Amino acid sequence: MPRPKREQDREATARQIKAVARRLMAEKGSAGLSMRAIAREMKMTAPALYYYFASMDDLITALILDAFNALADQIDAARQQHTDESYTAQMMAAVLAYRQYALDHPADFQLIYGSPIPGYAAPRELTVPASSRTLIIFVEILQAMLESGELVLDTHYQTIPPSIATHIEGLAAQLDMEFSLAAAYVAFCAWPQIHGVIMLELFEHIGPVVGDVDTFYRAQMTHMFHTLGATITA
Amino acid sequence: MPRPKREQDREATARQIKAVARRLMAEKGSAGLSMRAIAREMKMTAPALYYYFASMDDLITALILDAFNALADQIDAARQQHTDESYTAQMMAAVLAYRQYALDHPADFQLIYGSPIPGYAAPRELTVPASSRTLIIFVEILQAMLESGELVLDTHYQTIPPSIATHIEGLAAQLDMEFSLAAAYVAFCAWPQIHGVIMLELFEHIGPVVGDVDTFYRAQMTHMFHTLGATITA
DNA sequence: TGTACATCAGTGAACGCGCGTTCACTGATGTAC
DNA sequence: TGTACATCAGTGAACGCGCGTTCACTGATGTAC
Repeated sequence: MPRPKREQDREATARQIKAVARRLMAEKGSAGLSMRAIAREMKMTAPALYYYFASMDDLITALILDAFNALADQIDAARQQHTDESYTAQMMAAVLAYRQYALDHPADFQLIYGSPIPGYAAPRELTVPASSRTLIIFVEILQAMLESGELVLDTHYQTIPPSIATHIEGLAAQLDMEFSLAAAYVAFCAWPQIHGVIMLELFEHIGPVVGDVDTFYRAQMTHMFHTLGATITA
Repeated sequence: MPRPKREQDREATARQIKAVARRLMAEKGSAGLSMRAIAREMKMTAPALYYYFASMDDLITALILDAFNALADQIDAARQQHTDESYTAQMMAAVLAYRQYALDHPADFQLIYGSPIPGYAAPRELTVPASSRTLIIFVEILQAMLESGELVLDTHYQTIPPSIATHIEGLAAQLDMEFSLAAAYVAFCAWPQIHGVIMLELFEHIGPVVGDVDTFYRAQMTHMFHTLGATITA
């Protein structure tokens, strides 16, 4: 049985509202978003939007969840494309996809990883699981690299500070997941290195300094794999 | 001859305006800043502020320049405190100071390194030199580490991608500075690693995941020094 | 030292704007019998 | 198949708010003679 037409329209309009919101964010920054501006752009009146989102905060929350999921989807898709290659290749693909998402959707990326929006507080019970997806993918790939022997951790990554180790174990228990301490720790060490370049690139701090950011990012990631202890064949 | 009293008052008030602005930013986010709110807080009328700053954009520019300089000052001061120790110790002190500034002045740090403020565009001829100061300090310390033999670059940091090398040489010529290509490149590779942890910490993405961010940052920086090729004695 | 005048720091009213949200309403769409 | 009714999607006016900036003004402070 096909879903009722009305319900489909409803969802289509909701999607369209979010799309317009994203476009406006891209143009005027995440903090420049407004219900009235969206309505204007959609040739509706502002109150009509309240039929789809109970408040501006609700709309922002929806945008944030979408962004986290789109990022994780894109990274996962990139990894899937390399399943017939080494795990290291998958990791590289994932890491490039992370940056590509940030470059393709700067507004969404800022929304989730940039300065928080002034009056808005995200409901953590929704955002935390969504945001974890990306990190979990990295942990999984690194775990596979470790198990396959593609990655033999450099000695100084082998001793994990105790306070951090216990915290990670707590996380694993809480998420009810099976991942090795080493894989998680090395993922958490890699993440800021990936993220740092991208943040500096997005806000135009690193571009003026290195020039060719594309090459720089690739080089930086290769350095990182080396320093973790991976054997890179490419 | 002492400067006229009026001029001193004038500067004191300007400083006070900036201080209030910083406090408000800390409370409501960089995008939540407003002339009227500052005036209210200072028990003045809003138009009075225009006697000190020609527009809101001018005020923001002043805040940005102050923040860049305060960050560089704090890093430089931290380094100076360790001039009787190794350059590696100076580098560690500098790197810890970078984070400490971000934690102590999150609003200022966001102002310079976070999402840009919607309607505002910084005058690059002012901000670029101010922002460069910090980076130059890192380059200088790393250069000293290289020259003293405290840092012997790991092989894969020794081949610099050509497009980046030429860009860095262009920078050196433009700034009329004498620094080695290797020192600059390794500084630019270190920067995102330093910066990444802090951004993730500031926006509360890494804390939930590693727990003890203090220890994590220290460990991460030690890892970084190791992987660059430094011999760490502490 | 006294006086006339210029500058300065600040006020209060006003302009025109955009904002999130509520409310009572209307016409179209879907549903039950 | 027709009709009565409920729900839905959207409108337009309004509320109360805060914003950056301008303008004409006032009283205090400093300066020149």
